[in-house]
Amino acid sequence: MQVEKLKNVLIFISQFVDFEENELNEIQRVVQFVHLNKGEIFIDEGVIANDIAFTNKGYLRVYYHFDGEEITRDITPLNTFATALPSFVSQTPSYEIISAITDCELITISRDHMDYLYSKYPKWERLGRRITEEMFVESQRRIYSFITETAETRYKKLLKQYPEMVRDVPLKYIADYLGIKLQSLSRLRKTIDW
Amino acid sequence: MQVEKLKNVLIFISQFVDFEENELNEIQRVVQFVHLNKGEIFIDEGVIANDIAFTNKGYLRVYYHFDGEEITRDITPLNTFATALPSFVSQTPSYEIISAITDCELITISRDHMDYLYSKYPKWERLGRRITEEMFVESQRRIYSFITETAETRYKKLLKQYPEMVRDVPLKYIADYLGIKLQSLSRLRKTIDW
DNA sequence: AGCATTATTTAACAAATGTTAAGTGCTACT
DNA sequence: AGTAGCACTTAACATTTGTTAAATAATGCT
Repeated sequence: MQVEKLKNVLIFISQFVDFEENELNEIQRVVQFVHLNKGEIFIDEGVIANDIAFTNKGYLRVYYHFDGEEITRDITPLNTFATALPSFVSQTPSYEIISAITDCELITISRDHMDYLYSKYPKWERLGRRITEEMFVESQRRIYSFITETAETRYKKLLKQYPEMVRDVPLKYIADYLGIKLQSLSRLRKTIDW
Repeated sequence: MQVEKLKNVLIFISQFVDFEENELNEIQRVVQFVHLNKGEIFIDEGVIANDIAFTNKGYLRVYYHFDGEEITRDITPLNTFATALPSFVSQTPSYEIISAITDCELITISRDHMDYLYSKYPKWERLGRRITEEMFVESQRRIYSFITETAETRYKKLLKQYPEMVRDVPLKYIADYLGIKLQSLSRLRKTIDW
């Protein structure tokens, strides 16, 4: 049906595995196109994460409640997969919340469909493993950055890697992502104008 | 052969998938038992990571060179899998180094054997995916801790979760793991005696 | 346009962590 | 036993980040 809309996700997937025509058709049958308005929630606290999303457009944030405040742990770049993984894999209520920072277009697959694809296509299992590996490696990179870099360096690198993200996402979320307070980020921004 | 030595890894694996007798036999055929003395290197900088290790005994650390210094990103608890994943998955020279903090007994599997098992047993692929998922979730937990917790809280939690690790591993590595300097950890330890 | 809400900045002071430079104590080796 | 090298601590001072409390700027709504 809406093959054009699947372009990005297919490009992404093809980094990891090559699917046959019929396998691609099967993927098209199970995906859903979801539009979220800014502020809408994709996965809510206390709910079992039933879908995994590919961000075709817009930014999601992953956060949870801590001391009565919202702490943003992650902002998903364009063209990546996102879900509340602890909930999704163990099918327990999610403590993480995922919501739309900007208007979003998502391509989602349900857990049931994932399981079906996992069982039917070893390749799909491989895809899941490869994507998770990449997410893990990226996550390790971030841990390195917390250990070795100052907040300023982390900010500069984020700015360099995802300039549009920094432009489109409120600074309070960026600050959380960097592990500092909004005011500290603001102060730090003053000293680096380019 | 040395079934007893495989006990822990088999227990670990059985959390994720159930293997048949013949599949378990196959695993036994491909694993190697490796002993590392304190300080010995498992995966060196510039070398392509060819093995993945399960830590049957002892602690490994994952570190890399940064500004001429060694920065420890990870200390592997007992009974977990470890490798220089970026190198292992992409078969490129590793910037990460893995070495033995204490004398270690490892159970290793080569990349070739992994690929063989991945191709032959969809279950193995699933195991790989499930383990990677868990590693990713754990990694995300750590990012949360960098964002929301003070170094003191991180230290207390580590102490609670892995008391033997904190006892057996030099504080300089613990400090790195926590993302602070050795001296800061030392100062912080003074204020919390229990 | 006017108003409310949210986003961002600013500043003064406090707290946490880093830096530098010592020190002490422990361990291993010969 | 002596010594070299770690492991860990201590302390003074520097830097970074947090906290609190404002002010200003931008945005969206009616």
